[in-house]
Amino acid sequence: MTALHHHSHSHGHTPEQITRRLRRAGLRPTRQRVALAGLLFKRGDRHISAEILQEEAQAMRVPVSLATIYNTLHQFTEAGLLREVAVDGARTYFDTNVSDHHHFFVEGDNELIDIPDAVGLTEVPTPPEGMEITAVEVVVRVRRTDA
Amino acid sequence: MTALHHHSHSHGHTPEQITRRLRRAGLRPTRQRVALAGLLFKRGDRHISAEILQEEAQAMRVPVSLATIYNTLHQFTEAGLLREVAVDGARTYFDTNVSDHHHFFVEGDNELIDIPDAVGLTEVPTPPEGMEITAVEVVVRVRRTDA
DNA sequence: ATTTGTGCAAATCGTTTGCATCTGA
DNA sequence: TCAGATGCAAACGATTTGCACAAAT
Repeated sequence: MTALHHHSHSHGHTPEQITRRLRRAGLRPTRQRVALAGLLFKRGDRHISAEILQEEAQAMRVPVSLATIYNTLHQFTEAGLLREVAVDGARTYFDTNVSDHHHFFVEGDNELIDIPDAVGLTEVPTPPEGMEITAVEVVVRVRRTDA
Repeated sequence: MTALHHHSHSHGHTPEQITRRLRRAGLRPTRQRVALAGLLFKRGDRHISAEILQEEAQAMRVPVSLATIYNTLHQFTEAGLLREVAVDGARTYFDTNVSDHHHFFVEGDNELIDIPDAVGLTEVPTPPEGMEITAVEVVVRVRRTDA
Protein backbone atom coordinates (compact mmCIF):
# COMPACT_ATOMS: atom_id res chain seq x y z
CA MET A 1 0.00 0.00 0.00
CA THR A 2 1.45 3.29 -1.07
CA ALA A 3 0.85 6.83 0.06
CA LEU A 4 -1.70 7.03 -2.71
CA HIS A 5 -4.29 4.95 -1.01
CA HIS A 6 -4.24 6.76 2.26
CA HIS A 7 -7.88 7.59 2.59
CA SER A 8 -9.58 4.94 0.55
CA HIS A 9 -12.96 5.05 2.21
CA SER A 10 -11.92 5.98 5.66
CA HIS A 11 -14.85 8.41 5.58
CA GLY A 12 -17.63 7.15 3.37
CA HIS A 13 -19.89 9.41 1.40
CA THR A 14 -23.45 9.37 2.54
CA PRO A 15 -24.94 12.83 3.01
CA GLU A 16 -24.78 12.35 6.76
CA GLN A 17 -21.13 11.39 6.74
CA ILE A 18 -20.29 14.30 4.49
CA THR A 19 -22.21 16.63 6.74
CA ARG A 20 -20.28 15.44 9.74
CA ARG A 21 -17.02 15.77 7.91
CA LEU A 22 -17.75 19.34 6.91
CA ARG A 23 -18.75 20.25 10.41
CA ARG A 24 -15.57 18.73 11.74
CA ALA A 25 -13.71 21.00 9.31
CA GLY A 26 -15.56 24.00 10.65
CA LEU A 27 -17.70 24.46 7.55
CA ARG A 28 -21.44 24.78 7.52
CA PRO A 29 -22.91 21.85 5.64
CA THR A 30 -24.89 23.82 3.12
CA ARG A 31 -26.78 22.29 0.25
CA GLN A 32 -24.01 23.24 -2.19
CA ARG A 33 -21.08 22.22 -0.07
CA VAL A 34 -22.54 18.83 0.70
CA ALA A 35 -23.27 18.26 -2.97
CA LEU A 36 -19.80 19.34 -4.07
CA ALA A 37 -18.08 17.32 -1.39
CA GLY A 38 -20.11 14.34 -2.51
CA LEU A 39 -18.91 14.76 -6.07
CA LEU A 40 -15.32 15.41 -5.07
CA PHE A 41 -14.86 12.56 -2.66
CA LYS A 42 -17.18 9.89 -3.98
CA ARG A 43 -14.64 8.50 -6.39
CA GLY A 44 -11.01 7.94 -5.47
CA ASP A 45 -8.22 10.41 -5.99
CA ARG A 46 -9.12 13.06 -8.49
CA HIS A 47 -7.62 16.17 -10.06
CA ILE A 48 -10.42 18.52 -10.72
CA SER A 49 -10.82 22.02 -12.05
CA ALA A 50 -13.55 24.49 -11.19
CA GLU A 51 -15.06 24.14 -14.61
CA ILE A 52 -15.23 20.34 -14.51
CA LEU A 53 -16.71 20.37 -11.05
CA GLN A 54 -19.45 22.70 -12.20
CA GLU A 55 -20.24 20.46 -15.15
CA GLU A 56 -20.51 17.48 -12.85
CA ALA A 57 -22.74 19.40 -10.49
CA GLN A 58 -25.07 20.37 -13.29
CA ALA A 59 -25.13 16.82 -14.55
CA MET A 60 -26.25 15.77 -11.08
CA ARG A 61 -28.97 18.43 -11.26
CA VAL A 62 -27.35 20.46 -8.49
CA PRO A 63 -26.84 23.84 -10.06
CA VAL A 64 -24.11 25.77 -8.28
CA SER A 65 -22.74 29.09 -9.41
CA LEU A 66 -19.13 29.30 -10.48
CA ALA A 67 -18.45 31.80 -7.71
CA THR A 68 -19.59 29.26 -5.16
CA ILE A 69 -17.55 26.54 -6.81
CA TYR A 70 -14.45 28.66 -6.39
CA ASN A 71 -15.34 29.65 -2.85
CA THR A 72 -15.91 26.04 -1.93
CA LEU A 73 -12.73 24.74 -3.54
CA HIS A 74 -10.68 27.30 -1.66
CA GLN A 75 -12.43 26.70 1.63
CA PHE A 76 -11.95 22.97 1.28
CA THR A 77 -8.31 23.60 0.54
CA GLU A 78 -7.86 25.73 3.64
CA ALA A 79 -9.63 23.07 5.65
CA GLY A 80 -7.15 20.50 4.40
CA LEU A 81 -9.71 18.52 2.44
CA LEU A 82 -8.12 19.42 -0.88
CA ARG A 83 -4.71 20.30 -2.15
CA GLU A 84 -4.19 22.97 -4.75
CA VAL A 85 -1.88 22.06 -7.59
CA ALA A 86 -0.59 24.86 -9.79
CA VAL A 87 1.25 23.35 -12.68
CA ASP A 88 -0.39 24.71 -15.76
CA GLY A 89 -0.15 28.41 -16.42
CA ALA A 90 -3.88 28.56 -17.07
CA ARG A 91 -6.20 26.35 -15.06
CA THR A 92 -5.84 25.51 -11.36
CA TYR A 93 -6.32 21.94 -10.25
CA PHE A 94 -7.50 20.66 -6.93
CA ASP A 95 -6.33 17.25 -5.80
CA THR A 96 -8.56 15.17 -3.56
CA ASN A 97 -5.43 13.34 -2.46
CA VAL A 98 -3.90 15.57 0.19
CA SER A 99 -1.07 13.21 1.05
CA ASP A 100 2.51 13.85 0.12
CA HIS A 101 2.92 12.87 -3.51
CA HIS A 102 3.81 14.22 -6.91
CA HIS A 103 2.39 14.39 -10.42
CA PHE A 104 2.74 13.67 -14.05
CA PHE A 105 1.40 16.47 -16.19
CA VAL A 106 0.26 15.33 -19.61
CA GLU A 107 0.97 18.12 -22.06
CA GLY A 108 -1.68 18.53 -24.67
CA ASP A 109 -4.31 16.83 -22.57
CA ASN A 110 -3.55 19.14 -19.67
CA GLU A 111 -4.25 16.27 -17.38
CA LEU A 112 -2.72 15.45 -14.02
CA ILE A 113 -1.82 11.93 -12.95
CA ASP A 114 -0.53 10.92 -9.54
CA ILE A 115 2.95 9.48 -9.55
CA PRO A 116 2.32 6.05 -8.06
CA ASP A 117 5.67 5.75 -6.30
CA ALA A 118 7.03 7.83 -3.50
CA VAL A 119 9.51 10.03 -5.26
CA GLY A 120 11.95 11.99 -3.18
CA LEU A 121 14.83 14.32 -3.76
CA THR A 122 18.42 13.20 -3.60
CA GLU A 123 19.04 16.16 -1.40
CA VAL A 124 16.61 18.70 0.02
CA PRO A 125 17.99 22.08 -0.93
CA THR A 126 18.81 24.59 1.75
CA PRO A 127 16.50 27.56 1.39
CA PRO A 128 17.93 31.07 1.14
CA GLU A 129 18.61 33.07 4.31
CA GLY A 130 15.50 33.92 6.24
CA MET A 131 13.24 31.53 4.38
CA GLU A 132 11.63 28.26 5.22
CA ILE A 133 10.32 25.53 3.00
CA THR A 134 6.56 25.24 2.81
CA ALA A 135 6.30 22.56 0.15
CA VAL A 136 8.26 20.59 -2.38
CA GLU A 137 6.56 19.97 -5.68
CA VAL A 138 7.79 17.64 -8.34
CA VAL A 139 6.11 17.72 -11.72
CA VAL A 140 7.15 15.29 -14.39
CA ARG A 141 5.95 16.59 -17.71
CA VAL A 142 5.02 13.89 -20.18
CA ARG A 143 3.46 13.72 -23.60
CA ARG A 144 1.82 10.99 -25.60
CA THR A 145 4.27 9.13 -27.75
CA ASP A 146 3.08 9.76 -31.29
CA ALA A 147 2.41 6.13 -32.13
CA MET B 1 31.35 25.30 -11.03
CA THR B 2 27.76 24.28 -10.97
CA ALA B 3 25.18 23.95 -13.69
CA LEU B 4 24.18 27.49 -12.89
CA HIS B 5 27.16 29.09 -14.47
CA HIS B 6 26.93 27.31 -17.76
CA HIS B 7 26.85 30.27 -20.09
CA SER B 8 28.55 32.96 -18.14
CA HIS B 9 29.53 35.21 -21.03
CA SER B 10 30.09 32.64 -23.64
CA HIS B 11 28.25 35.04 -25.97
CA GLY B 12 28.79 38.64 -24.98
CA HIS B 13 26.20 41.31 -25.51
CA THR B 14 27.20 43.94 -28.01
CA PRO B 15 24.50 44.66 -30.58
CA GLU B 16 26.56 42.85 -33.20
CA GLN B 17 26.96 39.76 -31.09
CA ILE B 18 23.28 39.75 -30.26
CA THR B 19 22.44 40.16 -33.91
CA ARG B 20 24.58 37.17 -34.82
CA ARG B 21 23.09 35.15 -32.05
CA LEU B 22 19.55 35.87 -33.21
CA ARG B 23 20.40 35.02 -36.77
CA ARG B 24 21.94 31.76 -35.66
CA ALA B 25 18.64 31.04 -33.92
CA GLY B 26 16.78 31.71 -37.15
CA LEU B 27 15.28 34.97 -35.96
CA ARG B 28 15.42 38.24 -37.84
CA PRO B 29 17.37 40.71 -35.77
CA THR B 30 14.76 43.43 -35.58
CA ARG B 31 15.14 46.55 -33.52
CA GLN B 32 12.86 45.20 -30.81
CA ARG B 33 14.32 41.71 -30.64
CA VAL B 34 17.86 43.02 -30.39
CA ALA B 35 16.85 45.41 -27.63
CA LEU B 36 14.96 42.75 -25.69
CA ALA B 37 17.72 40.20 -26.06
CA GLY B 38 20.13 42.83 -24.79
CA LEU B 39 18.03 43.37 -21.70
CA LEU B 40 17.44 39.69 -21.11
CA PHE B 41 20.98 38.46 -21.46
CA LYS B 42 23.07 41.38 -20.31
CA ARG B 43 22.90 40.42 -16.68
CA GLY B 44 23.33 36.87 -15.48
CA ASP B 45 20.55 34.39 -14.89
CA ARG B 46 17.20 36.03 -14.56
CA HIS B 47 13.56 35.12 -14.08
CA ILE B 48 11.55 37.65 -15.92
CA SER B 49 7.89 38.25 -16.65
CA ALA B 50 6.44 39.99 -19.68
CA GLU B 51 5.41 42.94 -17.59
CA ILE B 52 8.84 43.45 -16.04
CA LEU B 53 10.53 43.15 -19.38
CA GLN B 54 8.31 45.83 -20.79
CA GLU B 55 9.09 48.13 -17.89
CA GLU B 56 12.79 47.65 -18.43
CA ALA B 57 12.42 48.30 -22.13
CA GLN B 58 10.60 51.54 -21.47
CA ALA B 59 13.21 52.56 -18.93
CA MET B 60 15.80 52.06 -21.65
CA ARG B 61 13.71 54.23 -23.95
CA VAL B 62 12.95 51.33 -26.24
CA PRO B 63 9.19 51.24 -26.32
CA VAL B 64 7.94 47.80 -27.29
CA SER B 65 4.31 46.78 -27.29
CA LEU B 66 3.20 44.07 -24.92
CA ALA B 67 2.12 41.93 -27.86
CA THR B 68 5.64 42.02 -29.20
CA ILE B 69 7.07 41.26 -25.78
CA TYR B 70 4.99 38.12 -25.64
CA ASN B 71 5.79 37.16 -29.21
CA THR B 72 9.47 37.62 -28.56
CA LEU B 73 9.51 35.71 -25.29
CA HIS B 74 7.81 32.76 -26.95
CA GLN B 75 10.03 32.86 -30.01
CA PHE B 76 13.12 32.97 -27.84
CA THR B 77 11.78 30.05 -25.88
CA GLU B 78 11.20 28.00 -29.03
CA ALA B 79 14.68 28.92 -30.17
CA GLY B 80 16.08 27.57 -26.92
CA LEU B 81 17.29 30.95 -25.70
CA LEU B 82 14.82 30.99 -22.82
CA ARG B 83 13.06 28.47 -20.68
CA GLU B 84 9.46 28.93 -19.65
CA VAL B 85 8.71 28.31 -16.00
CA ALA B 86 5.09 27.90 -14.99
CA VAL B 87 4.89 27.76 -11.25
CA ASP B 88 2.54 30.49 -10.26
CA GLY B 89 -1.07 30.21 -11.32
CA ALA B 90 -1.00 33.78 -12.55
CA ARG B 91 2.15 35.10 -14.18
CA THR B 92 4.47 33.17 -16.47
CA TYR B 93 8.21 33.46 -15.93
CA PHE B 94 10.96 33.10 -18.46
CA ASP B 95 14.33 31.92 -17.25
CA THR B 96 17.46 33.05 -19.06
CA ASN B 97 19.19 30.00 -17.64
CA VAL B 98 18.19 27.19 -19.97
CA SER B 99 20.32 24.56 -18.29
CA ASP B 100 18.88 21.75 -16.22
CA HIS B 101 18.10 23.17 -12.82
CA HIS B 102 15.27 23.81 -10.39
CA HIS B 103 13.72 26.65 -8.43
CA PHE B 104 12.68 28.08 -5.16
CA PHE B 105 9.43 29.94 -5.40
CA VAL B 106 9.04 32.64 -2.77
CA GLU B 107 5.39 32.84 -1.84
CA GLY B 108 4.19 36.33 -1.22
CA ASP B 109 6.95 37.87 -3.27
CA ASN B 110 6.10 35.64 -6.20
CA GLU B 111 9.78 35.50 -6.97
CA LEU B 112 11.80 32.69 -8.48
CA ILE B 113 15.29 31.80 -7.31
CA ASP B 114 17.55 29.21 -8.87
CA ILE B 115 18.39 26.32 -6.62
CA PRO B 116 22.16 26.55 -6.48
CA ASP B 117 22.82 22.84 -6.17
CA ALA B 118 22.09 20.12 -8.64
CA VAL B 119 19.04 18.51 -7.14
CA GLY B 120 17.92 15.21 -8.55
CA LEU B 121 15.24 12.67 -7.88
CA THR B 122 15.90 9.54 -5.86
CA GLU B 123 14.20 7.68 -8.63
CA VAL B 124 12.89 8.91 -11.95
CA PRO B 125 9.31 7.72 -12.14
CA THR B 126 8.23 5.49 -14.98
CA PRO B 127 5.71 7.39 -17.10
CA PRO B 128 2.33 5.84 -17.88
CA GLU B 129 1.92 3.60 -20.94
CA GLY B 130 2.44 5.40 -24.21
CA MET B 131 3.97 8.48 -22.70
CA GLU B 132 7.43 9.89 -22.57
CA ILE B 133 9.01 12.35 -20.20
CA THR B 134 9.64 15.80 -21.62
CA ALA B 135 10.82 17.51 -18.46
CA VAL B 136 11.18 17.15 -14.73
CA GLU B 137 10.44 20.22 -12.69
CA VAL B 138 11.13 20.61 -9.03
CA VAL B 139 9.75 23.63 -7.25
CA VAL B 140 10.55 24.19 -3.61
CA ARG B 141 8.06 26.64 -2.22
CA VAL B 142 9.45 28.86 0.48
CA ARG B 143 8.27 31.83 2.47
CA ARG B 144 9.99 34.48 4.49
CA THR B 145 10.37 33.52 8.09
CA ASP B 146 8.39 36.11 9.99
CA ALA B 147 11.29 37.54 11.92
C1' DA C 1 8.92 43.07 -53.89
C1' DT C 2 7.95 39.87 -50.64
C1' DT C 3 8.04 38.11 -46.40
C1' DT C 4 7.98 38.80 -41.66
C1' DG C 5 7.38 41.64 -37.57
C1' DT C 6 5.01 45.30 -34.95
C1' DG C 7 1.44 47.96 -32.56
C1' DC C 8 -2.98 48.82 -31.32
C1' DA C 9 -7.25 47.70 -29.62
C1' DA C 10 -10.53 44.33 -28.96
C1' DA C 11 -11.25 39.66 -27.52
C1' DT C 12 -10.51 35.60 -24.49
C1' DC C 13 -10.00 32.87 -20.43
C1' DG C 14 -9.83 31.68 -15.78
C1' DT C 15 -10.76 33.70 -11.62
C1' DT C 16 -12.38 37.27 -8.27
C1' DT C 17 -15.39 40.73 -6.38
C1' DG C 18 -19.48 43.67 -4.94
C1' DC C 19 -23.61 43.35 -3.43
C1' DA C 20 -28.51 42.10 -2.94
C1' DT C 21 -30.83 38.08 -1.53
C1' DC C 22 -31.38 33.70 0.71
C1' DT C 23 -30.35 29.93 4.41
C1' DG C 24 -28.94 27.34 8.22
C1' DA C 25 -28.26 27.15 13.18
C1' DT D 1 -32.52 36.41 14.39
C1' DC D 2 -28.60 37.12 11.79
C1' DA D 3 -23.90 35.64 10.75
C1' DG D 4 -22.65 33.43 6.99
C1' DA D 5 -23.48 31.58 2.14
C1' DT D 6 -25.05 32.02 -2.57
C1' DG D 7 -25.83 33.88 -7.27
C1' DC D 8 -25.42 37.17 -10.57
C1' DA D 9 -23.11 40.20 -13.29
C1' DA D 10 -19.49 43.21 -13.62
C1' DA D 11 -14.53 43.66 -12.87
C1' DC D 12 -9.95 41.74 -13.36
C1' DG D 13 -5.24 40.52 -14.82
C1' DA D 14 -2.54 38.00 -17.83
C1' DT D 15 -2.25 36.60 -22.31
C1' DT D 16 -3.82 36.21 -27.25
C1' DT D 17 -5.65 37.65 -31.60
C1' DG D 18 -7.01 40.30 -35.92
C1' DC D 19 -5.58 43.31 -38.82
C1' DA D 20 -3.51 47.58 -40.88
C1' DC D 21 0.98 49.45 -41.14
C1' DA D 22 6.13 49.23 -41.04
C1' DA D 23 10.57 47.11 -41.49
C1' DA D 24 13.88 43.55 -42.98
C1' DT D 25 15.80 40.77 -46.67
